[in-house]
Amino acid sequence: MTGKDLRDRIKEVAVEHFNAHGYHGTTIRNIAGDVNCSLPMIYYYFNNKKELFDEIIKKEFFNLIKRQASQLKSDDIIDFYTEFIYHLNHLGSYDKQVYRLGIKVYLSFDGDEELMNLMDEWEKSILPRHREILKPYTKNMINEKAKVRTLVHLLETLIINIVVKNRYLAEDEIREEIAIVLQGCDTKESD
Amino acid sequence: MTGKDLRDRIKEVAVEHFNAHGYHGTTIRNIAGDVNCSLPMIYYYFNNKKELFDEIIKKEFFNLIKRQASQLKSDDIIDFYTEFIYHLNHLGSYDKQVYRLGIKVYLSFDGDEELMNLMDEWEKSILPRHREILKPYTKNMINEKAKVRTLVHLLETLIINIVVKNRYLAEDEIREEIAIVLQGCDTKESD
DNA sequence: ATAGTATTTTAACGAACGTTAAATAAAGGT
DNA sequence: ACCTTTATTTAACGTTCGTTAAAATACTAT
Repeated sequence: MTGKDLRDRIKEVAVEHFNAHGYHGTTIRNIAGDVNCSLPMIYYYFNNKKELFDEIIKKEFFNLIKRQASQLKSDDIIDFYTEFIYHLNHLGSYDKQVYRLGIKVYLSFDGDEELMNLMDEWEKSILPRHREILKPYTKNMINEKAKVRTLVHLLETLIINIVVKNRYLAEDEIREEIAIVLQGCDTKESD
Repeated sequence: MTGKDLRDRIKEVAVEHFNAHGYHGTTIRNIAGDVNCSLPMIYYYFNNKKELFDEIIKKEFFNLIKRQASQLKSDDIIDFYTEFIYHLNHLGSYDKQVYRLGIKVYLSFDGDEELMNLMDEWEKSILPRHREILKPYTKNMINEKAKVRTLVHLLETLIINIVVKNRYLAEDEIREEIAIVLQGCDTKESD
């Protein structure tokens, strides 16, 4: 196992442990044990426990979010959001755990103030982004703002169900729920 | 401070600490420090750390849930759910933190397998209960199941926003979102 | 006053924690 | 072959953790 490989392997195992036992419940010794390396190797590649945790959130989680956001294309808005949620079912185990850990920090169930501030900033961008996406489909709607808000709220629960509670949500179920919230909108872009 | 008072005070402080730092991040010494009693007093009233945590979930959380569920009456279904969510804003600090801790366990972000099983059982009762509540209003609807599911999902996010993220949600905002999901239902019970 | 019970504290136990110093081994270029 | 840099380990440090034994104090009924 060459240098960078071991570094990645440590991060991989760390994600599992932070996920299963939280920041304080995770010990460097247990990580080293599962990686099958000696304890100070963790300190060879990471300055300390906190920086290992931080890197997972700052790099892995936010990369995952960006990757995921720039992936989809569909001109039917219900299809768009259905795929957006449905494909979470098939995320790899590592990505899913990184996502789960991010949500844990997002809900301020773990991590420190610095990470929380990052999450707050990110959260502020969510509603405007979806308003922009939905703009062509919500023309002339009186309750456009509430609709977008409700959709974002629904998406959040669906994400939590798949990623945090580790449930499988069928595509039709997802589509049904999104359609209920989006009913009254145009489904295809109008010009 | 008489006996039972101190016991309650310990539990109160414990709720704060478990909430702020999680199970593993909380230390008996810190709790005793904030309670202003000596460390072994915690062990005089509770067998150990785990039983202190367990009692908070098993007694305080589930009592709160029951109390909350048996409180509301309204013949307009949108009013009913709006009040149900809105009044969470005004929960006392202790109740809110107990609720938050319960959700943390519910999402398996804390606690052990035994508590998770309790939460799973409780979760299974949620959907049927709301189907029962909504029955008079969803007669003859083809997508009744999906509607109830969507509503429950929306409620979950609203609860998380108020209780976990500690946001204040205005009554109109809540009503708007519930109305969007429930549109198409009768709002008053039909006979 | 006294005996007995309930409450509270001081002091300490062993274990596990995050972290580091120092030594060793492996790899690569010259 | 030798030197330099990189990778890895052994062993230990000081601290904090959950927990308990034993002693001290306060309360209550006789």
